[in-house]
Amino acid sequence: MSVYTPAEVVEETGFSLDTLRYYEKIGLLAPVDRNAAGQRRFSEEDLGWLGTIRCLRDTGMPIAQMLRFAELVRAGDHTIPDRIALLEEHDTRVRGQIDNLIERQRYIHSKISYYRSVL
Amino acid sequence: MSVYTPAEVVEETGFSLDTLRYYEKIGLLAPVDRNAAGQRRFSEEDLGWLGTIRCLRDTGMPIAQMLRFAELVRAGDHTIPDRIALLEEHDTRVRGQIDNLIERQRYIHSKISYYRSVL
DNA sequence: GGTTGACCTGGAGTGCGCTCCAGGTGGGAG
DNA sequence: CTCCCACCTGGAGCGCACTCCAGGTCAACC
Repeated sequence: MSVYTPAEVVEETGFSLDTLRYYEKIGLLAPVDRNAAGQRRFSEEDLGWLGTIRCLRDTGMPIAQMLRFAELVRAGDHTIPDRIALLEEHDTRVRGQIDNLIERQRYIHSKISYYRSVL
Repeated sequence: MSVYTPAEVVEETGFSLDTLRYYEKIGLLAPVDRNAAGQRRFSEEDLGWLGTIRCLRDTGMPIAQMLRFAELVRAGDHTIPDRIALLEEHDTRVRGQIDNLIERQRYIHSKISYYRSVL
């Protein structure tokens, strides 16, 4: 099972090192393994979790809610129904965002058309 | 030509009164007409502009860029090509947002499916 | 064995976009 | 006439999500 240095994780996840430390500090990331010198060595599992974080983050989930999700994950398999509920609720919001963006985009297009017609 | 009280504009645009004052203060909204007592009386035109602001805001345009757009509008008709360029650039970003959300949504769906399969 | 550079910590600072507050004015309802 | 309520101003404060900093450790390469 391979491990990753902070620099590798920054490279692969796109999170800054400061952000990774911040996520660990607030508990969004479980305490990361350390080498003898106290430097972080991320596991494959950490990488997977960071991928999930990236997805939730980029779809606008607030950190507080990601924290609740993280706690559910740590609490064990009996929380899977709760996790499903949380993700479905989030999915609804994402759908709302998409619909809203598409709607607003129509307005932008009409505005552009109008400006074109005036030229 | 009808005018609108602050309360009416809050009602119609969904912006808070503080936000409207803030927008005027930073110049996103041109100085609003006042009655004898110094209270704001918004014009139909203000309402239209606020609708545009709402759309740009809700599609994630930063205030700084909306300000540039506002300046273009105030500068006169010769800036219409610039406005088109600005809106098209923004439209590209909106499309990017939509595509990204759809992509991330797939991940969320697969996660939900996985959790369902484990139950 | 000296220098470089990746990493460490705790804590302060930043940028955005509001939001709230204190203290005050003016006009309409009872 | 008095009360209340909507509105005014300048300026301070807030919540979020980082981001930066000072000062230090360790390992590795020349």
